Amino acid sequence: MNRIQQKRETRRKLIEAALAMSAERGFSSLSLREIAKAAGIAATGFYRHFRDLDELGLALVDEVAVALRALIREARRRTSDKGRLRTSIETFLDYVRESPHHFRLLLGERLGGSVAFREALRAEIALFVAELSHDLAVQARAAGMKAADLPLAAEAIVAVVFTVGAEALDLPRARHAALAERIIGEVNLILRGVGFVSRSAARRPAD
Amino acid sequence: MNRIQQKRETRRKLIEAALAMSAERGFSSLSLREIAKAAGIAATGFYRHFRDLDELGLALVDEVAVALRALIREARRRTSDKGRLRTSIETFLDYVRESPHHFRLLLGERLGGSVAFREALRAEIALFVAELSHDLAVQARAAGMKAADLPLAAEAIVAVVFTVGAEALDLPRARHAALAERIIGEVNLILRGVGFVSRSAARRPAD
DNA sequence: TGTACATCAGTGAACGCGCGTTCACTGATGTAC
DNA sequence: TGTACATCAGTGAACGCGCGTTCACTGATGTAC
Repeated sequence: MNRIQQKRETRRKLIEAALAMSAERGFSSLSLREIAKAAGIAATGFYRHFRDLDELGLALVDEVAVALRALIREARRRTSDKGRLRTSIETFLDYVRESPHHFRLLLGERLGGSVAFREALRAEIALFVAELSHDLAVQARAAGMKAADLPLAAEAIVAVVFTVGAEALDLPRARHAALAERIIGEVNLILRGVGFVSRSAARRPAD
Repeated sequence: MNRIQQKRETRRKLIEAALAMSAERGFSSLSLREIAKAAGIAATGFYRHFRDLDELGLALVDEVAVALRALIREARRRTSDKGRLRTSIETFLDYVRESPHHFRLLLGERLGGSVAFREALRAEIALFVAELSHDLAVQARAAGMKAADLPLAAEAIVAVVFTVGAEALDLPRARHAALAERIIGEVNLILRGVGFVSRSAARRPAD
């Protein structure tokens, strides 16, 4: 293995270690020395990769940003007979399940970290909202609806999905399905509020 | 001043200092020594009030819990001609503005802190949701509506209010009014989704 | 291909510092008579 | 009311420890010829 690959791999280990540990206790409580130790190098080796902990922090945000964009693509790709909403939310919960470290960082440091940290994470979430808003607009146009409130709806949906989805982190897997139903129910409320008549609404007794 | 009052006052200073500092950088990054220093006592004096930092943390959560309950009462008391929704959201934003430390703790440590910390905060939020759900049910019954989804709606509303409200923390006051409008718009979407026809909906061009 | 030199990722000792915690203490407040 | 004693909130020295950072270093990998 050449030197460049080797270095890249060590950098990877630092990032993975920091991600795993910050999911446990929050990034701001980590020390350079323990991250280096967890990555299997001497503390001083850290400086070959990052100027300081803040720079590592931004690399973590970048990590999450890339994963989120991949998530959006993935949700688009998966077209199933269950309907877009259900599919998207299941994709999202898969992500939360498979990358709990990413998700915890995204949610936990949105308020906790430094200003740069917070801004970077907010920008990613805003991108998410914009994507969703666009998708809703496309669907609304196809259905011949007026839809002035779609950006609001998109923001509300992301708030709900993130907030309720966050509970998945502390819940056993067996209860994730019920969580997904709750999210779907709440997102449906919002969609109905903005004028969409959801398919799954047919299942509900009331209304 | 007698000894009991004096001790209570020092305890107060410790709590206020910890609250202010945890709003800046997150509770988990605070040290016992700096909190004691900020409260104006020697580090060792800390132990006269709390067994350790975790115990102080729980006292902070308690602080926030009391304030939240007062907030609910206050929102109930204020009945204005603007309508319940607008009044409640303005009351909430007043709280965020006036007690940013409380609110930041409530949101920031919901994922960041220890397990005990997280559970205590979640319990407070659940109380909030239950209260709101109850209020919605009363209103729905008065209007003769069926309303099976009210708990979902309450959860979604709290998610939106907290998530969007959190942005107020990093925004200048001049932009809080616009934020309030966004929250009101999103909450209205949810209410409309569950079957309420909101008064302020009349102002909207679409629909 | 072989040799001589350059690069640089990772090392380990050392530094001064703030940490949490212990301990015996001080002295103002509180209590008993 | 005055005196003698008890209480206990807050002190300051001391401890061992992990921190971030510096520095000169090692030795494997890479490059030039």
